[in-house]
Amino acid sequence: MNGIGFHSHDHKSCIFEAVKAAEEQCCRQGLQLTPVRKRSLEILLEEHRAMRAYDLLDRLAKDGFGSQPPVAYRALEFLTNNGFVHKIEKLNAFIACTHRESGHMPVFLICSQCERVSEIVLPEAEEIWSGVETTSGFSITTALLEIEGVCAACKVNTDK
Amino acid sequence: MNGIGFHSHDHKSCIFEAVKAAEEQCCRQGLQLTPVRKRSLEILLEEHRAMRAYDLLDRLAKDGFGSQPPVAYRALEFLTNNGFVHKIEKLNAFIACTHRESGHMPVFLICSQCERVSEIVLPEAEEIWSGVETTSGFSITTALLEIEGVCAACKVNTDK
DNA sequence: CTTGATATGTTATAAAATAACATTTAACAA
DNA sequence: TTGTTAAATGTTATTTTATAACATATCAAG
Repeated sequence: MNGIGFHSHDHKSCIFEAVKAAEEQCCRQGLQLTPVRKRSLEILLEEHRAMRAYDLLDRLAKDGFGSQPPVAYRALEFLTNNGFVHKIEKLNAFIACTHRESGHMPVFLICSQCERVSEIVLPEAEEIWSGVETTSGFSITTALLEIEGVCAACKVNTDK
Repeated sequence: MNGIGFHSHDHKSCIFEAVKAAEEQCCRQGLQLTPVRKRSLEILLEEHRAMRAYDLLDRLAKDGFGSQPPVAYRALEFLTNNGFVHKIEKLNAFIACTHRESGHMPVFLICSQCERVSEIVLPEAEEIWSGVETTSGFSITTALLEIEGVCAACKVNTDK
């Protein structure tokens, strides 16, 4: 157990489970979790933080994959399109999804001190979205919710 | 009156009022709404859409201001820091604030067909944020909420 | 075995943003 | 008045982020 994210968890098994789940989902949906794509997902899961595309690219290149930008961007496109990875727009960075179970609109807490990003689920938010749809006549396809601030751990540190 | 945004309004007076309000706020807070900054705000208000930094830069250059990227980015930094303009992260674009009255966390509806962006206020959302703070111990400084979809007007058009 | 769709790799370039530094301006103290 | 400082503007150069365009490879279906 270690303190990645904003709370502790068994990181190795979390990676293993997530990759297995991705493989199964791809199998069911006829998607190809090719070597680059799988490795990209693994790297993002291992890092367990928001990674920039070029940092992922470096890692992929070291693992013997192509070394040019499209290699990373294409893998990321596949993974984000299929919900395995999310893009954090505020950081121009990508993070592995940690809430595969829910057909959620993801919400991210971004700590500006430690730069860690935590994905949470807010069922209340879903209600708000549907309220917006009925009152405004706007049909929602995706909702991006990025909350920036200071996480509990960093608050403790700065209080000292 | 015309149909900019997702609903009609008197656009000229809206610009005039917004600039006047910005001048007053700057005066009160000891901020300098210099010529480039004021002109940038005017352009964004006139356009009434999310503009990219380089498009704003072109307009500023034509008006006799500097023609290099920092000119636009610095004006935008001032305007966003002080709440006169918001950045739409999904579009890498900037839009004039249309809800100066509220000390709001802004919410944007982005139509993927007509590319128009509408700023709304969701008081319910504010409650959710404070809920997040108490349950997670995370102190929020800013919340970014960008909703993408199809606006009412475009839905009518595509239904035809 | 060839056709078509998908995926991978490359080079080249576009788009978005910032660093670093010189010059200007205005407020203010000496 | 002059000198000093802080803020703002301007420039060149560079970094960071992302995509276009095209060649090659892989593999299942006809």
